[in-house]
Amino acid sequence: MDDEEASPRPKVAKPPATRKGRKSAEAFRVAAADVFAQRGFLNATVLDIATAAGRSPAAFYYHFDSKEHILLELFKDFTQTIKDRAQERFDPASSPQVQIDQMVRNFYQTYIEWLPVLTGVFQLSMIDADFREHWRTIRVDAVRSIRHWVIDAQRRGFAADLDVDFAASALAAMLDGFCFIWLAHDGDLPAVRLDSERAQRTLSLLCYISLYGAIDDDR
Amino acid sequence: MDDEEASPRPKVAKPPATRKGRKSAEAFRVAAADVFAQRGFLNATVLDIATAAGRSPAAFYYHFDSKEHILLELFKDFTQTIKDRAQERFDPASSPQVQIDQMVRNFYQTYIEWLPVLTGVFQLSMIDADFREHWRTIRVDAVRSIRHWVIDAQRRGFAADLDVDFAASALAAMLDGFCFIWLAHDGDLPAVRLDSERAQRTLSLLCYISLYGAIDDDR
Amino acid sequence: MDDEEASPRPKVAKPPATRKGRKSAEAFRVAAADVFAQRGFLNATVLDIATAAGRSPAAFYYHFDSKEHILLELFKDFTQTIKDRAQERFDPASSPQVQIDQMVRNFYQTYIEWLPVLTGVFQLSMIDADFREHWRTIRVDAVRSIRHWVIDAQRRGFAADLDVDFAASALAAMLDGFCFIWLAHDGDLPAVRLDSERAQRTLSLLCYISLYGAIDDDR
Amino acid sequence: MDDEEASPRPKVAKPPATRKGRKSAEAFRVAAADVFAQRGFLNATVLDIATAAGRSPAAFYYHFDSKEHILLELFKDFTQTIKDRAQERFDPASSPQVQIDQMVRNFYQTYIEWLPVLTGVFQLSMIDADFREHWRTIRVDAVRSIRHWVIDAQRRGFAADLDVDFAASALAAMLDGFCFIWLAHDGDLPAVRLDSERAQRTLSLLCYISLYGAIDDDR
DNA sequence: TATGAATGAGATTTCATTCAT
DNA sequence: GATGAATGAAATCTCATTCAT
Repeated sequence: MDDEEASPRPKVAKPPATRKGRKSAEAFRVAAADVFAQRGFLNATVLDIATAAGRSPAAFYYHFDSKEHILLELFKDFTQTIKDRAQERFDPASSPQVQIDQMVRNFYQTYIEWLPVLTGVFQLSMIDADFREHWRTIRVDAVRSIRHWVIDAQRRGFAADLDVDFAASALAAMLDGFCFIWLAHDGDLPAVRLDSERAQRTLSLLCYISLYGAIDDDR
Repeated sequence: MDDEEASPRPKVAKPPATRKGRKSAEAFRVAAADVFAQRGFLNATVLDIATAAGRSPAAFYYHFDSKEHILLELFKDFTQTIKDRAQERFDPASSPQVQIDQMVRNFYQTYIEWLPVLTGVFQLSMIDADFREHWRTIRVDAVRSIRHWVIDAQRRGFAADLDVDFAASALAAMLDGFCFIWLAHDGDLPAVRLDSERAQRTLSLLCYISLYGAIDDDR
Repeated sequence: MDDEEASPRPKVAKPPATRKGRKSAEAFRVAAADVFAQRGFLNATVLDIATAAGRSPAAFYYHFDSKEHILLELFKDFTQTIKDRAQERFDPASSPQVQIDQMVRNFYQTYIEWLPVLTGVFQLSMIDADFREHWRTIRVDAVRSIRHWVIDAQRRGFAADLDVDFAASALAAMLDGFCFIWLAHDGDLPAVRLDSERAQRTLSLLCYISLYGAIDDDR
Repeated sequence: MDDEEASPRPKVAKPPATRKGRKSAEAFRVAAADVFAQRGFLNATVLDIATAAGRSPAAFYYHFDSKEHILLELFKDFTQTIKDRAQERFDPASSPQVQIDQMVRNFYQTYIEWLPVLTGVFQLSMIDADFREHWRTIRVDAVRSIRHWVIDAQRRGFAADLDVDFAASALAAMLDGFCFIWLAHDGDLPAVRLDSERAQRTLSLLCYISLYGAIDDDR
C-alpha cells in the first residue's frame, strides 16, 4: 500500500466542459475581480468571492485551486490582452512625442481596465515571492518600452546625463505609481479631484520633457 | 477599497514608567522594524516580533495595543524625524536645481533609513482605511514640496503646460515608486544592480529637466 | 522582504514550563488515549480530544503539532517503557519454557496497558508511511526476541526445519494478532469470552511446543 | 471502539440491466480493488476509483451506494469464492499434517489473491462496526477449521493442555497476521525478503508441531 | 446510463489577543 | 512588568454525495 505522499492526487486545471461550467467559471472570475477591487486581494476570502458569484465555496474549489490561482488566471488574461494590444497600437512613423503620448494613454487606460487584477497582483507580491516575480514581469514590459525612448532620445543628442536603466525605471514608476494612487486610491491631495484628461496630458508631458527638454546651463 | 472595522478601542498607550519598561518597549520597537523588514508587515506575527525582541507575546501587549499600533508608533517617530529635518536642510538661497537635488537625495536617504516603517505602513494601507490615510500624509509632504517646485518653475516661465497638482503627484510617485522597487525589492531589470549615486543623480535630473527643460516646438 | 516559504516559522516542541502546563499536556495525553481507544485513531478528531480534555482545540495546538504528533509522543512513552522493562524482566538462568512464558505474559500485559497507543499506531500505519515504520519498530523488538528462542531451540537440536526469520515473524504475528483481536476487539468466536489466564497459558504453550515439540514437565 | 451511524439507507442495489451497465459495474469493481490495494481503503476516494475506472464519480453512485458498499460487494464475491473452494479442496482421507499443510497453503494463496478486499475490510473494520462484524466472519471460518484440527489432535492424545478456542484463534491470528505483514506490507525484518515457499512451509510446520509435538516423517 | 457541476458538512490550523499568576 | 497558557473566531480546503441534463 502506497501513501498519499507517495502519489499525491494530481490536480489538473481542466477548462470547463459545458456551457454551465463556463458560465460559472466566468461568474467566479467576475466576482473575484469585483471583490478584489472592493476589499483588496489580501482582505478577500474565498467565501466573499463565492457569495459574490452566487455559488458555494466548494464550487469555487471545483473551478480553481485557490484564491491565488484565480488571481493568476485573471493575470494571465491580462498579459494576453497586453500582448495582443502591443502589436496594434504601435505607430513607428510618428514623432517621439506622439509615441510617448500614445503609450502613456495606453498605459493609463489599461490600468483603469485591469485595476482589480493589477492591484491584486501587487498586493500579493508583497507576501508571495512568486507573485513578486509576476509583478516584475508586468513592470518590465513598461520599463523596456521606456528604455527605448531614453535610448532614442540619447541618440538624438538629448538626455545624455541620464542613466538609461534608472531613468526608464523611474519613469515607469511614475506612471505606475500615479495610476495606483489616483485610480486605485483617491489621489494624494485632499482637495483635488481626478481629471483624467489633464492627468494623462501631464504624465505624457513629464515623460517627454524629461527626455527631450534641455538643461538651461545659464541658471 | 473600503473597510469595515468600526469598534472603538478604549485602550490608551501609557508611556513606560521604569527604566526596565522603557528598555523593553524599545526592544520591541527595534524588533518590530526588523521583522517588518524581513517578512513584511502583513506576514509578520506578534509572535515573530516578540521572539525577535527576546520577550513574550503577552509582554508585547503590555506595551502596545496591537500589531497595528506599534507600526503607528514607529510611524510617529518617522514623521517627527521628518519634521525636524525639514527645517534643517532647506537652503532657500540655492538654485532650483540644487534644491531639487538636495530634496531628492534627502528623500532617498530617508527612504533607506525608514524602510521597514514605510513599507509597513504601505502594506497596511492596502487593508486598513486608517493607514491609507497615514500613508497619504507621508506622501502629501513630498507632494507639497514638489508642488512648490512646479509653481516656482511656472513663475519663471517654464512648465506652463503642466497641471500643478498632477505633476507634483506624478514626480512624487516617481521618487516613491523608484525607491520602493529598488530599495525594498530588487529593482525591475534582472541584470541591473543598484548604483545609489547614479540612481539619485538620475532621479534628480529627471525632476529638474521635466520642470525646466523646454519643449522643442519644431518637432 | 523575504517570504513565508523562505523562512518557515520553526515550530519547536518545547516541554511545558509550569505546573499548569504540565497538567494540561498530561490531560491531553490522557484524553487522546481515551478517545483513540473509544473511536479509534482514524475516527478521532482534534475537537474530540480537546473536548475530552476539557480544553479548546487551539490549546491542543499549543501543546502538540497535530493528532499524529500526540500519538507519536504517546508512542515514545511506550517505547521508553518497553526499553526500561526489557532489562528488568530477563532471567537468563531459567529454562526456555519459563523464559518464553514470561515473555509472552509480559507481551500480553503490555498490550493491555498500552492498547490505545498500539492500536492508534497500527491504524495510522495503514495510511502513513512514517507510522508504518514506527509500527515495524514495535514489532521488530518482539520478532528479534522470538528469533533468539528459535535459534536457541535449533542449537538444542529442535525445530530444525523452521526458517528462523519466518518462524519468529509468525509467532510474533500470533501474539500480536491474538492480543489485537481479543483485547482491542471482542475476539473471534461469538460465544467465547476472554479468560486471560487461559489465553496467556495457551499462547505460551503454543510458542514453546512449536519450537520444542513437547512440554517439558520437569522444568 | 464504538460507532455512531444509525440512519437507515433505503437504497437497494439493483443489478445492471444492460450489457453496458454490467461492463461498467465490473470496471468499477476492478478499479476499486486496484485503488484499495494501492492507497488503502481509507485513503482511497471515490474520485480515485472513478478515475481508475475511466468513469465519473457520479457514475459510481449509479452502480453503488457508497464507497463502503462496493467494498461490501467485493467482500461478498470473496465469501462466495471461499465457500465454493472449501468443499473442493478437502481430502478427509489424508493425514492431519497433510490436511494442515493444504489448508495453510490454501489460506496463503487466497490471501494473495484477495489482498485488496481483505485489507480493505480490515481497514474499515477499524472504523465501522458493521465491517468489524464482516471481518469477524472472515476470520471465524479460518478459526473454526483450525478448531477442528485442535480437537482432532486432542482426540489423538496430543495438545491436551491447550484451550481449544484460544489455540484456534491464536493459530488463525498467526496465519492472518503473517500474511498481512508479508503480503500487504514488506514484512518485519529489514534485511529479509519473502520466500513464499519457505514461508508457507514454516507456517504449516508451526501449526502442525504446535498441535502434534513433532513432525511425523513417515507420513 | 452517464456526466459535469454543485454542495453541505466537517476537519485542520493559525493568530491576535486575553488571563491568571 | 512579564509570562505560560488558553481561547474565539476565522479561513482554507476536502470529500462523499446529489442534481440537472
